[in-house]
Amino acid sequence: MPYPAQVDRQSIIAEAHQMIEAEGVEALSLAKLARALGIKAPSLYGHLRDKTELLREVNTLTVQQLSIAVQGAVQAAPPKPHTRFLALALAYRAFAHANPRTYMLSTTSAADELRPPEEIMLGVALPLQAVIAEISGEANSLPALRGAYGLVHGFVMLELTNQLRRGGDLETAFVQSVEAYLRGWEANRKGD
Amino acid sequence: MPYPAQVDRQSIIAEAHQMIEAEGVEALSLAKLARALGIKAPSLYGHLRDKTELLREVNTLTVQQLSIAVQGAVQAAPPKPHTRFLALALAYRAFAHANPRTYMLSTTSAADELRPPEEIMLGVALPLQAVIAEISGEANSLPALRGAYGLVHGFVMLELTNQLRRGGDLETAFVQSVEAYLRGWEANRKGD
DNA sequence: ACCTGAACACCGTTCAAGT
DNA sequence: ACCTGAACACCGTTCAAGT
Repeated sequence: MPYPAQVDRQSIIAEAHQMIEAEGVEALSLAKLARALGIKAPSLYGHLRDKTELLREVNTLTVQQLSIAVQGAVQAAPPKPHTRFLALALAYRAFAHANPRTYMLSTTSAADELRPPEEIMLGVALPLQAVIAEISGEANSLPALRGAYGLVHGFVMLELTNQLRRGGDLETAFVQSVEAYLRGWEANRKGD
Repeated sequence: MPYPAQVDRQSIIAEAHQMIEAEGVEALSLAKLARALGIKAPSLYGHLRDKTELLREVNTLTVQQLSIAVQGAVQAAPPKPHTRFLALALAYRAFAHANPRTYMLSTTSAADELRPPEEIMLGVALPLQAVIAEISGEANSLPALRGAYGLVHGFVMLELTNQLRRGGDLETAFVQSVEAYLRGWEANRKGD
């Protein structure tokens, strides 16, 4: 007997993403997710292999949205490489602040099976690398990108985990630090 | 009737720390931990309030050890601020690589009740700030520390979560990036 | 004074049965 | 074709009972 589907894979993933952002991963059980979708927990297994696959898909969705945010900023960004990179970094930071729990989840999943596919992650990294190459020079673009990525991601993580509690404006500190980093690579370039 | 204690708080925490480093937090159950200690799960509740307190104590232990590693590097470090900071950053990175799972756990716990007490965390931050102040100038030492902390922590996190997979020597990229960052603050200092 | 067995509510997951 | 109830092994936690 044909039975009309009450949910589909996409809506399950979107609902899980939203619930995680609202209450944290620890609070997400499959029973709770199913209830929010109007079904029972075992029904989820018709759409997804297991909870690991669900979380991987949620992470993929998060990184896709981050990628869109960063690439959107590329359009509006000023032409000068230095200010251009800063604009991308600020867009990245703004996304992380707007989606703290799903951002953290997507980046701190050490297990390989929780990480989104490589191509999705390159959607974030490649726009950044294109700009940084103009600052560091092509030859240094990979290490320069890695440091920049580390700086931006690390600073944001410290903010999101509430580890910067000694006062002062954090956006200013972020901007100053990114600028210092870029200046450092620029200075190095003149040296060769 | 007096009953000789078979475990104490300290040994429980140390065993949990070791098991987490060996197999990850997800794999740590109280029953498993108790078994490794030769007791049963309910007995743990005589020594600890709950699993949250256990994990907070494990994180405290991790950060204490990190603090010792960083402060040990202060002793052996060269006097010149730039190379001195680099030595501390490399000691920090080496610790994280030697203790990847407990390091990640200690820094990514967003929930306040999982974070070690403030004083313990300052044991890591203050030695770094003392050195960075000589580079950025006292006035900028807090934002400069925050960026440096973000860069070091973020780079290491990207390594530990296996997100830097495009080849090339990661230690070299780390050193180059930290040096660029420091050069940037130095250049800025000359400007004022 | 410390440890344990039994019990509880919950978890992810499987599968035969329902529609 | 899709969903569900019942069941399983496991989880953190409580507590009365054991020594």
